[in-house]
Amino acid sequence: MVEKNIRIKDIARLAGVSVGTVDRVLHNRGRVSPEALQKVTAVMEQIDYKPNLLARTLGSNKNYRIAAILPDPNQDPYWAQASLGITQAQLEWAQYGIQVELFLFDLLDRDSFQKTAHRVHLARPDGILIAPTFYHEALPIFELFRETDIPFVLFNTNIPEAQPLSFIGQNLHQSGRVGAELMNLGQHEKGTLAVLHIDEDIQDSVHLLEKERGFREYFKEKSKVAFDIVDFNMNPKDPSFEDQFKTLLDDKSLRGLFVSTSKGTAVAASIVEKYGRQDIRLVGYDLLEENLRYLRAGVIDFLINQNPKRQASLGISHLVNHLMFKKGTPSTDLFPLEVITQQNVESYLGSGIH
Amino acid sequence: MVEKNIRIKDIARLAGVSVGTVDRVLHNRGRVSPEALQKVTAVMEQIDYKPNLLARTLGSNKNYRIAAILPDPNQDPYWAQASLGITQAQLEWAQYGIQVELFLFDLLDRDSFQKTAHRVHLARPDGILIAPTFYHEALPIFELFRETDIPFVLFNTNIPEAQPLSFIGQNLHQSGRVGAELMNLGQHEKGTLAVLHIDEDIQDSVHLLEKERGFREYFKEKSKVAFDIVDFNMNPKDPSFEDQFKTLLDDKSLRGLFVSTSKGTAVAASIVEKYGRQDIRLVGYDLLEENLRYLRAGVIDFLINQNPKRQASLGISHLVNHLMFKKGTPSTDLFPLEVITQQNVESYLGSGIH
DNA sequence: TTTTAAAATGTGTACGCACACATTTACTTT
DNA sequence: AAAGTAAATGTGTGCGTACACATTTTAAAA
Repeated sequence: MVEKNIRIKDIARLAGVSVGTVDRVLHNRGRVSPEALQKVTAVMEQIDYKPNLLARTLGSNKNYRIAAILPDPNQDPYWAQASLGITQAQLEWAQYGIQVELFLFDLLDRDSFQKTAHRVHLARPDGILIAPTFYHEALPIFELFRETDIPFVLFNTNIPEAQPLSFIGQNLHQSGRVGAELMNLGQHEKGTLAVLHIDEDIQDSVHLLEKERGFREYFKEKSKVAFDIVDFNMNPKDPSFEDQFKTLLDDKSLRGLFVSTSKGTAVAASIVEKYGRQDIRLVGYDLLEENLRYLRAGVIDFLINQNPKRQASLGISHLVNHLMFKKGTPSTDLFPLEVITQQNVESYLGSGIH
Repeated sequence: MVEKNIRIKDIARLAGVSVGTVDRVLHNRGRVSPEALQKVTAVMEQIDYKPNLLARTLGSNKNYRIAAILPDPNQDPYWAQASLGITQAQLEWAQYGIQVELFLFDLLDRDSFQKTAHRVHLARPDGILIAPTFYHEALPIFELFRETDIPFVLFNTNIPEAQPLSFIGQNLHQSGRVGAELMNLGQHEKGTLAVLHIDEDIQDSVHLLEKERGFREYFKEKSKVAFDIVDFNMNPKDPSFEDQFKTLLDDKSLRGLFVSTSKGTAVAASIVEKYGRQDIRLVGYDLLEENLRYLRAGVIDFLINQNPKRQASLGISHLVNHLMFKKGTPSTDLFPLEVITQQNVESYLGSGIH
């Protein structure tokens, strides 16, 4: 009735060799005669052997250490969410003897990034999850990882030259297009659309440019309304910040604001609320507490969810799959571009899994 | 450095008893003296014992059989997707000795539902995943399952009285509200909105009513535009179906169509495309192949993703967690109400995981 | 006290695999 | 032909848990 799973022992019996030989064949450990190899391979072709991952893991009995490198969660709620994903992964894998250690660097400090990465490298973990926000500093780091054969997974920021085990994140260009689509929806009067760069640090620039490119491209291709799309660089620490913003909002032809960072979204929303121009469309990023409040209040119209928490926890899972279960991992895992509105936001918050 | 995980053996040593006794305490098997119980409990309070799930599962070495009861995939692409989720789960869990068997019933036949459920019950599986589309017929079935202590998980359709291990699905009322929001977005001229019931069978009615209620509620609460919301019941098998539909589309005041089933969405889209009224908003459900085509072509404006595939596969996972890993499962797992547009649709299709 | 039964506790094996190590085989070299 | 060496193959143990079963302890009955 219930057909038993095939074990190594069964293969050995069928092939007329010992389990040791089968093991060597399965793992290409060498030290197998051509004849034995042939016999085992023949059996393997006949039957569908699926190794028992539980037994495999239990048998090898290794304690893996995984290092996660990301910006300090205290500096930015976006990274705080990512850090929650790491915590979640820690709990999930602790009982399998997998240690996940967090290494933080200063979001604004290239040097700190570099130092942290080197520190991790010296600790020689079995796998690394890293958010390589500083492009130029990251390249030599990857070189190090590769030299010492430490598998690493990128998340949030893609650097194709890095040749990582896998990249987890979103298609930023397409993300910009989604932002544009949400901005364009139902707009019928021509006017100005502002793309805001709020409190952006150098390392965001690649991110931002990609999104912005997508945003503009969409309007070139799709929109029936002729919009002026203008860029604004603003720094909340600048004393004139609010005045600048107010001038922008006073423009009666302003139709919408697109902010491509999660933190920037919250800042923009606070000013828009303060000066009460709720008629203009505001499209931003991520389910930060603050953003949720503004979304519910109708200040923010749409959020695009980047899901840093799940990006982080899935990154660890990929490393575990690679190290422990010897499973293949997808080379890129692009997250869906989730559109969050007033009406569906609660459904996203309810479940921790999705 | 790497602190080793605590094993049963360690607890036994610390408590001064044997592993057998610890095992009996851990699993409340009885046959333990009050003193021994006390000693073990004392140790357990001190340390944080996390059983090794791998070893537990390997050790118990049980072959579980799980039955999945759902409508025939050939009758409806929605259920075809759900069935894909089952197939995926079959592959995922096969190597752990878990057998997932599919039991299909006729989507239109209450009797078939009942018979299939009874057949499953006679087979006495260790767990059951069921889409209880027929409310009245389902109640006595659940009674049977409970009597024989077979844990069961509901998906797609919720029946709170069933007291299942867990329910997986969406909040239909809120789903209707999301549909309404998408319908309302950027509409500025008053007119008619049609709620279409296409090819609906009796068992969809609860589903539909919930969504429709949410849909209407939203407009009552939120919309600034005064819409007439009208219901239409149509059957594609009816010879006059297309004429009826055409009459509807000829109404120049028609602003939008809301179709609450996945199959109905495809049918509606085909007619809308044929008669070329692409100016009206079309909001429907699910990423069926056909719907995707119409979405990309701009006939469908928004799809709400119910993700039947993931609902099904997660349902099996919950049962496995319960049976095999003795892990707790959430009593309800409400899926996010995913909004799919032309611009983000590809990002949803790319990854199989999400 | 001895017998008997029940309760409590301990021991051993299996789960399927990995891996170290022992043993056997095949082939050179002297 | 004997010895030596490397390659090939087999055996055994451990991973942490579950569970059956053997053994010991305790308490009651004869």
